[in-house]
Amino acid sequence: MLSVRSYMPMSTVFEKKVYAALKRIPRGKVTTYARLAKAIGSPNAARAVGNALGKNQKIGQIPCHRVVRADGSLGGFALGKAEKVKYISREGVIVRNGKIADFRRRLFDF
DNA sequence: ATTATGACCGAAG
DNA sequence: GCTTCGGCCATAA
Repeated sequence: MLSVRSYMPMSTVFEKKVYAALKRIPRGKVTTYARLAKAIGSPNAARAVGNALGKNQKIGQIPCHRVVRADGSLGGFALGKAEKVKYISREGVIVRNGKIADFRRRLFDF
């Protein structure tokens, strides 16, 4: 029998749920850590969602730049907020004074 | 099993 | 608008 003796980055079930939900968000739309948490059945795991996004992350494969804070401010990003703004702007979403413009209208309904 | 750590949130001052 | 605080939660050590 083969056994795994070396460590290799494995994504947890929770992380997979997060990514799966994330893939449903279309360009030009955004969601919040809390809303995403609810969408995957963990209504109070907003913080954990952020952690999940912060870990692994092969930018480009997963649109984690579409996840922002509940008040419309950007929230964190592995490569810095400046980069996050780039990715978001590229999709037509306007960021003004550190916040998503027309926030309500930009929110994706899971 | 216990502890520490965060890309969070809402309420309160 | 701001900051602080308490609460929440999945993970790693």
